[in-house]
Amino acid sequence: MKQQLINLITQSLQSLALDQNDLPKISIERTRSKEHGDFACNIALMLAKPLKKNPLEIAEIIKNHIPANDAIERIDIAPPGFINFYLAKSSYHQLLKTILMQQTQFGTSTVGNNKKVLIEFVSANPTGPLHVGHGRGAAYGASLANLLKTVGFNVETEYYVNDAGRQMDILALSIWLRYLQSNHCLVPFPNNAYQGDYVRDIAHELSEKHGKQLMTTPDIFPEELTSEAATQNDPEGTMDQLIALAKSTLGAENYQVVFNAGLSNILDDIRQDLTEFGVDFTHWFSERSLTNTKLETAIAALKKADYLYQKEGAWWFRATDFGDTKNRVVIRENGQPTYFASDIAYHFDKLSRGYDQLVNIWGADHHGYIPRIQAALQALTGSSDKLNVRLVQFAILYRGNERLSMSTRSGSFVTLRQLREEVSNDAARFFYVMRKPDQHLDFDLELAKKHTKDNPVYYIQYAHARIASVVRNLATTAPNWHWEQINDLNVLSEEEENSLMRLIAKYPEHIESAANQCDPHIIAHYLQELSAQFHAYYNTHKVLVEDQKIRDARLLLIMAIQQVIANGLAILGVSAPEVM
RNA sequence: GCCCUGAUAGCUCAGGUGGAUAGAGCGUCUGCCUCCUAAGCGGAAGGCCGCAGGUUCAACUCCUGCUCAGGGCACCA
Repeated sequence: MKQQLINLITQSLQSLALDQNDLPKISIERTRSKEHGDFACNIALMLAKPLKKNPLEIAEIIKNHIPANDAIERIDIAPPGFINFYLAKSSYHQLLKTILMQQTQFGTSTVGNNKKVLIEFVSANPTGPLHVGHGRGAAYGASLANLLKTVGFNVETEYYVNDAGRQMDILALSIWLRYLQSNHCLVPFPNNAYQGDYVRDIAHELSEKHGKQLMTTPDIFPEELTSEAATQNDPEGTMDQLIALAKSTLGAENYQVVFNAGLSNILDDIRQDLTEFGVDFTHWFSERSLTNTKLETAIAALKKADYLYQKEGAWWFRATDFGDTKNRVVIRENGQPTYFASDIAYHFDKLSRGYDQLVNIWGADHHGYIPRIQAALQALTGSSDKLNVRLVQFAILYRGNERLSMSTRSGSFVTLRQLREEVSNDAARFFYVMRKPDQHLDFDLELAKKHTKDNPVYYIQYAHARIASVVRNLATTAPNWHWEQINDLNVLSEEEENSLMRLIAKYPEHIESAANQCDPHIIAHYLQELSAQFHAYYNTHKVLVEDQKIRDARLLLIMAIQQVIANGLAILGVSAPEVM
């Protein structure tokens, strides 16, 4: 429609005999208020200066030269010089039938051009269950994936499993210590080991499977590793020594037994949790699968292009060449690669898989890391727009006035599973994405559970269910009724009806801009507005009236609304119930 | 010190790549169920869009400076 209007104006502009250089870009916008028609054009305002004429006069000339068109009912000029277009009713009537015909396809487009996009998100360390902070990334990533698919991208999703680092060793140690404790070997449990009950569960399972195979005696733990003083003076150093002790006591094979028990147990739990939450991944990429070869290949690529140099025994990446604040170590003095190095290798691997665009969704606490990873990608690809990093701010959970804290190690966190069970998947998915991601989110558990209009999820779902109910009622009096038989929609003349048709006509535009900005919350807000208008309409005008013409036209309208709500909710990962 | 993100109604937040009179919800006050789901609707009150400049026909929106709030600045992962 916009393009059509632009064409009409372009034709009209020829009458002004303009110098090509004066010709600004023609932009057509939706009007904010219906008193200004459906679309507005500011071209006359832009031309006022070069033409040295009153914008109102210019607008008048343009208006008079616009060719007649069936889709346009009327054109108005408004001060200070806007040209307002009013669409013909018939184009809206046609839209209702289009929506019912296209069903779930309404709102989809091909602007993504089938480009391959990889969205990496959640990627939480497999050292414990997902907590509510991860939930926001999960909900946002899944909705963004749906959104980009809707506008025609070829989307894949990926979870990067950090199964190689020190945190995993701490987990293995924690499990082993719990195992020893449950087998009456009295060893102390450090404060900075993983405290959660799930560690005990995994240890218990280990006992059942492997009996006493992993046992030892308390006397192998030297005093300096177990005393209060030692753990307080250098807690992290003590942990490292305990890990070394575990490795040497258990031997490589048995250590792997403990390690793998932790990893597979927790990863299974995370997988199941996310699946139940409606969040699916195309790939689960293991950090350990980044072999030395892959790492060396990536490092070699950088070395070859002279982006690495040696200083103080370590290898440094020239990140400042690409706008980072300082250069970064990739290979330590001791020859070990840094985490940054394996991240480079990981992204090098992503690139080799042929994606047109990479999207990473990270917690806001990682933002300082962005310049260096962008720098690395720029060094590897020569382009700076291959990777798009979206930051997600923390979600702060409230129960009444109590602010709930989260910390995986202390074990006092609220898990995503607990949250889902308490407020339902639908409410959780909606609440997580109703705020834009770079805004702090206050997640109110009490509100999410309310079954009133205060709760936006139920408000929207209720609109959908109400429409479904009307359609069910119709079936009792007119079982053979079908929308395709309805052709006369001219009886839709109420103010609320016009307004609703205008609103659903905007749905595809909202989808497109939400996708452009990677902002699913736009859809959440749109659905709230649409639902509000529907509820108001429902209360003032009865649908199933005596007059069949009016009844049929109104049915078509509300069924179209129902379809739009269903489509929007699907993108957000929220169900659209028929009955509530 | 440097960097990022915010600052809009009493509260929580929307306000495409500048447009016409800045919008919702909650809360407050107050009406509506012999009628398709009251998990709903209507009405009222509530604003110097953090402050000060600048660009523009036009600034909540863009630029600069400042104030305040949260976060980040490792040869940790």
